Amino acid sequence: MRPVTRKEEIINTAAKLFKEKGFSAVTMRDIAKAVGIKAASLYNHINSKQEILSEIIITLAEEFTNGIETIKNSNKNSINDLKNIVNLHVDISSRNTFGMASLNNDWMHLEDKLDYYLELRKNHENNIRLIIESGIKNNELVNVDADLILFSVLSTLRSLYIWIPRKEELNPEKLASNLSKVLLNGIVK
Amino acid sequence: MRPVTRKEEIINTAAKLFKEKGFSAVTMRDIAKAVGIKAASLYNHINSKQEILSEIIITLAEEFTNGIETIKNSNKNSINDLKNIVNLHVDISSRNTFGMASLNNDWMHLEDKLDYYLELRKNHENNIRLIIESGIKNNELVNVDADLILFSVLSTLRSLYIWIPRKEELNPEKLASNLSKVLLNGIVK
DNA sequence: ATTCTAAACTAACAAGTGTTAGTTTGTTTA
DNA sequence: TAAACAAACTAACACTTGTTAGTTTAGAAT
Repeated sequence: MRPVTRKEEIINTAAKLFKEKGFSAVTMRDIAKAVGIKAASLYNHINSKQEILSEIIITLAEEFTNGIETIKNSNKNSINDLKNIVNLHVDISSRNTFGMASLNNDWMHLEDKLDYYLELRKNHENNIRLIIESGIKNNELVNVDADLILFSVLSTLRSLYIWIPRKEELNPEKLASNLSKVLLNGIVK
Repeated sequence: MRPVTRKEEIINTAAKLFKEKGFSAVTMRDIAKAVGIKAASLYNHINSKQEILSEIIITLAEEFTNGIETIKNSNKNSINDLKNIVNLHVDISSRNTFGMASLNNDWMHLEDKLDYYLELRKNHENNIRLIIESGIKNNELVNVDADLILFSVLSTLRSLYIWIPRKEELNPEKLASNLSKVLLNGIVK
């Protein structure tokens, strides 16, 4: 996450502020001050406030798309696929706790890239739903409405960015494995 | 949720807009237009934009506090308590899908009421954690880090406001019962 | 030494922000 | 009928917003 260009530094700083207050409540002057320059100087590196948001969100959304594609092509059983989906979300979220806040809460402020983002998100959800449905069909998963399972699992995975920073002692691998256990097998003994 | 006073109508309308774009991106002129009056006229009914947000969030937070208090005093086993917690969240969320968005995403823009809100939220989380910990101690729940279980369950419950409007056919009771099943017993057959 | 370039700066803009003051309107109460 | 009131209005305010234009600075390349 260490920035190598000034542009990356601006985007990372912005993402941090966006997580704290949301995209709309953060001004270009806020971002500039956090970087240590004047607002107008930001425009030597980025084209607009919008562009910062797009870079944050679309980069992450495409990372999810790539990850889910790999899982789809691995052709294991549905339970293994779901474990890999948990791994994917834990991995990306733990490396991007700031950006994930924008992806979850500020996607509606994407303008040019809104439709593209919505398409990526829809595809992601559909891919997971298909895995769940095949799991139900193969008797690997309980016969509950696939959408309900999708909702339950994905809600937890989408909130990881909030919880990971609170438990710094836990490493991502351990978290992913425990989380898989809880999501797949439940919590009743 | 049908408004009986003009003030309630304004708050409900605002909550709807806040869900779509977030508190900071909604202007008083947006709210006024949606109500059908001019921005200045809003101030005959409310004192500030802040006050609208506070009313939305604090009302809901106190409703959760009351609900969890009832559950605490019911003195059943931890599994029954958890089912009641699911019921509580489904009930409040399905009756307030707009306001729950503000509670989840715009609480940081509370000013005067921020500390109070944070206290209510902390107490809510602590109460659920205690129930989970007692369940682990009594061998009713699996021996996984209580915080991880808390996180997993609460993430799903906090996202209900997003999903409920998508599945209008499902009634709250059925949803709560299926959700309890998935959260408590998992999804693996 | 000179030119080029990246990246900072100051100053300003037009538009939009929450909010206040004072006024008008139409309905209810005395 | 007159007075009171709730709730709308117009007009304006001081401030903040994202962004542009033009300038300065300092290091790298020629």
